[in-house]
Order: sequence, then C-alpha cells, then structure tokens
Amino acid sequence: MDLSERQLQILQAIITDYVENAEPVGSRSIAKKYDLGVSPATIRNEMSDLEEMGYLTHPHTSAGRVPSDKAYRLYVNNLMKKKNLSAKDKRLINERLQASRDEFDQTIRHAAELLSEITHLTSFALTPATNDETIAFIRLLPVDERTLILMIVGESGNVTNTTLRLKVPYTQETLDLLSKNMTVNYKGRTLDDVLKSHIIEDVGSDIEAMNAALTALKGTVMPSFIRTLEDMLNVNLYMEGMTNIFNLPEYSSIDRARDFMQLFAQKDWFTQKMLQRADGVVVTIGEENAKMKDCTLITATYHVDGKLVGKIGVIGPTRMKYDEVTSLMEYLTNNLSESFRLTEGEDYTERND
Amino acid sequence: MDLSERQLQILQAIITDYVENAEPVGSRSIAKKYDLGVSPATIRNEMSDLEEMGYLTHPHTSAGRVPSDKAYRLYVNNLMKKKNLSAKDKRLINERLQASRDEFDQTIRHAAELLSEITHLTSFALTPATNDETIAFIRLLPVDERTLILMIVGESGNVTNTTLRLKVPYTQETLDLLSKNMTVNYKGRTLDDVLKSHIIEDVGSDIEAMNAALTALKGTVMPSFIRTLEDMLNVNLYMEGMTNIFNLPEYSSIDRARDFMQLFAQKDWFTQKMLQRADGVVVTIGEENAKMKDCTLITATYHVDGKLVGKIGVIGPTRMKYDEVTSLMEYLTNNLSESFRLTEGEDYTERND
DNA sequence: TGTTAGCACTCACCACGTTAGAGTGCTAAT
DNA sequence: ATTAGCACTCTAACGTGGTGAGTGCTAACA
Repeated sequence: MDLSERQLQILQAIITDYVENAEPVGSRSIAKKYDLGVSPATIRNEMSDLEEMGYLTHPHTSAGRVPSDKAYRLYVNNLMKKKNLSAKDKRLINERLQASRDEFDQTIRHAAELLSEITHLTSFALTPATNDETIAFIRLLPVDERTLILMIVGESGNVTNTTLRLKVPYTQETLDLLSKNMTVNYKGRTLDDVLKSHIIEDVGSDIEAMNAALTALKGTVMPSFIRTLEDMLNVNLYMEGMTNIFNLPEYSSIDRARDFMQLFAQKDWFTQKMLQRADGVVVTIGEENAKMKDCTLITATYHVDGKLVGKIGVIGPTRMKYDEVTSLMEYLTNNLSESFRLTEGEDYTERND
Repeated sequence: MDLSERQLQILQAIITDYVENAEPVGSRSIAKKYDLGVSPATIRNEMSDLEEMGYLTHPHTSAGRVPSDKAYRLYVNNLMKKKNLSAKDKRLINERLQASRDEFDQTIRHAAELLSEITHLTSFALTPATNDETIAFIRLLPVDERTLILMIVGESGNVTNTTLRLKVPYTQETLDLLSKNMTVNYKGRTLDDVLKSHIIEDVGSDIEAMNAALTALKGTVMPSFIRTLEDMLNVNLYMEGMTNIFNLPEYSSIDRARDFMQLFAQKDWFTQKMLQRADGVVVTIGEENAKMKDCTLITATYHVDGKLVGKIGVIGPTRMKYDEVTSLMEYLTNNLSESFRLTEGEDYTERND
C-alpha cells in the first residue's frame, strides 16, 4: 500500500517539524509553516490515514502527531537527501584530525569528540578489530634473571606485551631458542587462527628434540602467550559527549537518563554489539535495536591501511537529524580512512598502548 | 568554643539519622529514637545553638535540621569509630581480588568495582604514577626495512612501545648501536628526570664519533622517544558505578545528575586532581572540594612492590556512611598492597597495555 | 538555672476543582 | 474531494483549602 505524493509531503513536514521542536505537531501548524496548498482539515484527514498505517502516533486525543519508528525508517530509506557539511564543520574536522595524524588512538578519539561536538549527541569510536591481523614475530626479552617480556608483533605494527616473572631463572639461550621457535610456528598466521587452533593442539607437542629446560620454559610462557593474544584482539572503546543527552527533552526524566547511561556501564556488551554491525553507514531505529528501544544508533566504518576495519558511531533519541548525522559520518570516516592509508615514503608513528 | 557532651550526642544522632534517611530530622524523632533522656524541647534548644555555631542548617522554617559540611568534618575527625567489615564483604573482596591477582590493570579495576558495589556509590581507581620508575633498557626492534618498534622498559616491568615508520630504510647495525647508546645514556634514571633534562639538553650532542646514518636515525627516533616516555607517565583511570548515584535522592533532579556526570567527562582534569591528593585515606567534604561543592571525595593509596603508589577513591553526596566507607577502603588498599608485594619465587604475570 | 509542657505559627505538600488552549474528529456545505 | 464549523477531549497551569511536621517562644516547674 503506497503512500500518495501528498501523504509523503505531509509525513516529511511532520518529521522535519518534530525533529526540530520535539513537540507533537498539529494540522494547523503544518498548514501554516509548510506551503502544501491544502487546509488543516485535509491534513487532518491524511494524518488520520497515516496513523492508521502506523507512520504516526498520538500521545493523547487532543495532542498533535508524532512520527513512529516506521516513519523514520521510511524517511531514512526514501525521503532523506544528502546534506553538505557547513564550511565551518569541514574546517574543524580537517584541522582536528590533521593535528593528531601520527597517533592512532588519539586520532580515533578525536573523531569521536568531533562527532559529539557537531551533533550534540553521544558518540563513540572503536579501534580496529585485529582478528585478521597476522603475526610478524614473537620476541622474548630478558629483564632480569627471573623476569622477561613477551612481545607479539603484528604485520600492521600492532604490538602487545606482557611482563612475566618466573619461579626459576632462565638462560639467554633457551629464551632465544623459544623466541625463534614460536616465531617460526606462528609467523604469518592470523590471531584468530592461532587462538582457535591452540584450544585443540597439545601445547608443545610440535617441537622435536626439545631439551628439558626449553620445555619447562615453554610450559610457563604459553599460558601468557595465549592471554596476550586475547589481549591483542581486544578493541578499545572511546565514548564522548555522554552528558550531551541531558539537554534533550526526551531525557528530562531521571529514569530515562539512567537507562541511557546504564547502556554504557557494560562496555564489553556494548562493544560486542557494535562489532557485530555491518560495514558502511548503518542506521537502526528504535525497536530495531533489541535493547535501547527508544534510541537510534548510527555506525560507520573506517579503514586502516585499506585492511583493518574500525567503527565510529552516534547514539541519540529516534528524533534526530538523520540527514546531517549520516552525511557527517560519511565525511568523517572517509577522512579517517584517508589519514590511515599509509602513503609511500612518509614518516609515520603509531602509538601502541 | 567547645561543644558539650550532650551537644555532641545530639549532633551524632542527627548525622546518623540523616545519613540513613536523607530527610531533615526533627527534635521529636531524635528524642524518640535515641535515648538521650531529655525532651524534644531541650533538643530543640540545643539544635538552635548548634545551628548558630554552623553545624546544622534549616531548609525552611518548619522543617527539621540537616548536618552541614562542618558537622560532617567534626564527625569524621572526632566522632567516627572504625567499623568492622561484614564477613560477607570480606569474603567478596578476598575472592574477587585473588581471582585476578596475576593481571595488574584488571585487579585495579576489580578493586574499583568492589568499591562501588559495596558502597553503592561511584568509585574509581588509578594505576600507579610512574614518575619515579627507573629505566631498565631501551630496545629498537626491526619489523620491516622501514618500520621499527621503540620499546622502553622500566625496572618494575613497565613496558611502553611505539611503532615508527621511517622515510628511509635503516640498517640493523645502526639500530643496534642506537639501542645500546640510548640504554647507556638513560639506564637507571627516572622517567621524570629524563623528560626534564631533555627539554634543556641538545638532543644527540652527547655522542662522539657518531656516523652520519646513526645521527640521522637518532634524529628521527628521539621525538618518538620523548612522546613514548610521556605516554609511559600516563596513569589509567577506571571509573565504576557512575549510574549508582541515580538511586540517591540528592541526584533526583536532572541538573544535579548532569553536574555530577560532567565532572567525569574531563577525565584528564579529574585524574590530575586525584593525583595531587595526599597519601593514605583522605576525606574532603563539600565546600572543601573547590568544584564538586556538594560531593564528598574519599581517596586511599595502595603500593606496588612497596614503591610505586596508586589510588582508589569514592565519590558521593556529603551524606554518606563515612565510617563504613573509610574502613572498607583501608581494608581494600591493604589487601591490594599485599597482592602487589612481590613474594620470592613466585610466578607472576603483569599485563602491560 | 536548666528543663519541660503547651501553644501559636510557618511552610511544604497534597487533593481538588476550575479554566484556558490546543488539537482532533465529525458533519454538512461547497 | 475539499473545507469550514463546531462539539468534544485532554493536558497543563493555576488557585484554594486542608493536613501534618516541625519550630520557636513563653511560662511553669524542679
């Protein structure tokens, strides 16, 4: 059952007005503000039909209409037009991302900051998932006679390390041997792959002619190796502008505000949810989010070296400027991906922390 | 002007009652609940005096009395008695901190979690300040012909690293030379010391007979070295139970809740403030905190290896159970320090991330 | 002189009724 | 098919009076 041209116009007008003013919009104000050439009565009739079709709701009899999730969905899919960023915003983005170009996590965080500053919503950024990162080498470095550092280095320059303190002293020789042995075993394999296979494989069974000291050391090092790998897989989550929502009327009640804040108390849960989302700009509205029934979530992906994929996102009430936010996020992720494309012959420093 | 024994008793009763019920307490209820052997009228007279001296306030004429910051200060300094933790809480703490004993940052975070769970307030934990950490060695590791890893290792096993990508290829030989050279220069010095001296010293001027390639490499590496040192100085801040305060009546208004949340939006500012606080259990009440006028802040310090010092803390309204919270924090920090005392011949893994 | 009973007074809070205004939905005219 | 007109509905705002908790003062008492 398709909507008539006029119904679309009215729906669009209602959405525009409601997004702007956060108050149920009545037939009269539509007729006055948007020049549709029909009277309030006609608009009332159309509104009634739109409500029947599920695009509008009614807080109570004598109130105006409010767009439903379905209406926003229609708007995002069909009605919305791309917006050009203001010159001011563009300048802001270029300056701010440029300035910190050489520090990875910082840049990601700045992107999230920009997002929340410009949209006045809550935003977040995830560092890239490293499931497909391949291991370049593994190194064991001596600190003192019973302390050593285990270091795993990925092809993209990712580094993770752990400090181990052993019961018994080790020798430099066994350390070097184990370093080489592990590197040979794991070089070129992805983190995911190594972790999965390790749950099955019998640790150490793959090495022949291994002397007792080496076997003992390996036995101690392997659990840490696995933990460190898991650590390397963890992505960082940066949240920005959490308090922005306090200025929005939909969170003027304490209960709503608390519910919102509690979403982010479980960082791990939230991170997992976000990682599961598809690539590109993804919009999920209200009920489409299992929890977070009355939020809209918009995520977008950026690329590092054209390979690893990270995410940035915005969370707010379903009433938001979809056109502006999605356009901004597109611009921002393009800009990020550009920054993280390694150009030939360039000095580049990447912070691992 | 000292308070009489009876005035102290009344003050104590008011504080106890108000902390429990969060409502202005009247003369009648004091007389009934706490057996002071005097009539409400007498209590009223004493209350009037206490108010004149600034220990009590009056929301409006026909309401009961509320303790002022000054009253809480008196209570904390003189009246409060140490509380024994419940067996349940002790068990909880021992289990939870034991379980994660081998992962440093995790343990710290768990401590903060426990703190907010037991007190139902907002809590935080800071990893130890590393200003006095001494450098053990510096290592430059090759990844590919133009990529290398700069790694700084402290005596306590702290590790920080950075991935560098250079314009021009380097040779293994120069890398090793520079590694050794830097280690010789900085080994045994504290991070603070190295950073300070570097602002004055002319980078590279201390090396004689240095060939051109080495000088060039050093020129590229040094800025990253400094940044990495600064990075190593950064402490991590973990916040827990931020949404707990939504359940407290003092934050039932959106404005109060927002103000509270915004304190933690500036993590850096907050971290700095906390680092400046004295060691041991420190309580600051209401106006004593420049910002955060209507909060009480309690911090305590734990030790790592008996040397480095980290902090945990609790934030809430001035109305809180000072005796229980301070006792809990004392127990918790003792427990932490114990966990982080390196016992001889023990297997120990410390995560650096 | 310190303590207490008694009492008038204050003030927040709640329940209630009233009013004003915005907006709908229906009907009849165009 | 569109529109003017009008009755109807419901919320939000305002005012009113009653209630109860609590104070502060005064005068009596030990």
